[in-house]
Amino acid sequence: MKNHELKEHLEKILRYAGYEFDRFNVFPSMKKEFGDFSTNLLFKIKDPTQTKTNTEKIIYLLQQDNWIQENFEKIEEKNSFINFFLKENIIYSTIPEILSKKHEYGKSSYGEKKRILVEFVSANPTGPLTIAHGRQAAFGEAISRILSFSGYQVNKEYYLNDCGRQMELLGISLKAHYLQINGIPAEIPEDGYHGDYMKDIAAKLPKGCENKPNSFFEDFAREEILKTIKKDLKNFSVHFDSWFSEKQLRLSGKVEKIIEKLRENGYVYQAEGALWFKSTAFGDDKDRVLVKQDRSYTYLAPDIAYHADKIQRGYDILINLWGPDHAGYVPRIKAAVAACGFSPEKLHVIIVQLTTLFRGKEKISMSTRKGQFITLRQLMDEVGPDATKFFFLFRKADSHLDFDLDLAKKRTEENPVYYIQYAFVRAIHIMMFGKEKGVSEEEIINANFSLLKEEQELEILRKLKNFPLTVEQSARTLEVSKIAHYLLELAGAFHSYYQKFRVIDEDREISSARLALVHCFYIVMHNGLELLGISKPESM
RNA sequence: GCGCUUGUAGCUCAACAGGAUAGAGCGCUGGCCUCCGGAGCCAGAGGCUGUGGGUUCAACUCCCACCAAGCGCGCCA
Repeated sequence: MKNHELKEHLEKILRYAGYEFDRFNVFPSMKKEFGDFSTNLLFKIKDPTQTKTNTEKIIYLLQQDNWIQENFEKIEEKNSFINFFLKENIIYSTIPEILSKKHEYGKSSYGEKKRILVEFVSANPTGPLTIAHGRQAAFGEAISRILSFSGYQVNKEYYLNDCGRQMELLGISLKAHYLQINGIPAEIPEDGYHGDYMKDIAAKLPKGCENKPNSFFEDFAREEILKTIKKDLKNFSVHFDSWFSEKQLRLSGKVEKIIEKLRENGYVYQAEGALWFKSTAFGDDKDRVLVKQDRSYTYLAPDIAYHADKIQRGYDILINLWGPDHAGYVPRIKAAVAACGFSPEKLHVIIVQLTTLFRGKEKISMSTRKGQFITLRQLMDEVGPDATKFFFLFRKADSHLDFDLDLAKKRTEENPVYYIQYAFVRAIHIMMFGKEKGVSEEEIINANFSLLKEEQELEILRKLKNFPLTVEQSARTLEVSKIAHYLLELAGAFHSYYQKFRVIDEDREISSARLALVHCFYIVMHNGLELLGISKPESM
């Protein structure tokens, strides 16, 4: 049973009895003495008298309901909350549910098959992915998996800014590097790309490219860097369904078309030799230039076309993950979506805050251009992909993250991710041990679950029951960290249980029931780790 | 100066649409290995939720002001 199921019933009962009420909550009880579910509905009943008799009347009303009687053994009022205590057989029904749904447990139709496009990373192919990209990558991949699990149709897309000034500069920089390593004097532009990776790329070029045009070097650099980016993403278990090229977009004529559309809608005007978008009509601070005096586009123009294109491709919801340096950009792109005649509500921009790296107390400052930065690659090599991912996902997206490299390295063994994975491994070993002892799957499925009466067992059961709710909350709020915290708690409950009780013992019946619980734990852990994109080791 | 984000235990973070006594991990102190893997468990210490007001039966959560940190405020991307 889920809490909104109970909530709907409560609403029905109250409405039928003629009560008026504000929106109330039904939530899993925070303590076992408060039962399985609690609600604050007594606070929300519109009753000017607020009498004790009224409370008693409502409790009585609920107690008389058939459905309530079927599912709950007790309802009580405490501190003006109403607590619901599930019947035993309902509590234990979670086990066969998990065992039969397996990797589908937690899946829902919450998203009603709506189509979502999640756009993230979208780093310029001018250098390796940084840790900022890494956090976005981890987040984008995980939120996509969660949304997909929650009944949305999700597509993950990388928007490739493969043209414009920065790409030109990249070509010029590579050429200079190339000339230098071939003993020809050349200067790398000050605002060009100076990183060591540029030297590596230059070294890959064949002899005799001295006289090739800048565009040749630009293409070569882009392809090489893209290769690296794709490889890093793959090693980080991040996968994109589509790569959308800005260059192709420009060639398609869609930019001109969208500007034409804006013109038709009356939101562009000519001034000071440039073409402006009237974004203030939709709440932006000032109007924005679309076409510069030199007739070239600003970044905004193709970006508007890109967003319009996404919506025209039939997506109901667009989710963009951006860095905080783009936060100020949100109002104008929302304005653009609105000006094109679409609902700006369709666009959700999640700002993924920066990660500040420390080595001990020392802050590591970074700059892409100077080639002075810690890459995602380095972080994965130093800390490991799973630990890196977990650090990123454990924190809410809009919170700043301080990441101490020394600490993460030094305490690798005590990192929460290992705590979680260790619990998972333990479950696998117990299951294997059970097999060795000849406990069949049959016995496990048909075990007498009501033998699980220990406090720790019920605690694990309660948590397992809440997994679907946690997933749904995560999908609703677009917060991945909830899953990470849930898994940590669940792992804790399991470790604690393991320490105190033997799963496989002389008593065959209890062993089977406990093995069923371990199986359920294993399944939920598996599903949770899968959602986060963290590996599921069988041994450590 | 203006805007956005953040501020919770020594450190890294929770607190599920405003709900009951603010919780975990690390670190610290003290215990636990005849037994399914001790990368674990148990117990303890540790808090004026940045500060000051306000709204509410109820505020970490909402509103206002202030303080601190980060990021923006280009015809850059």
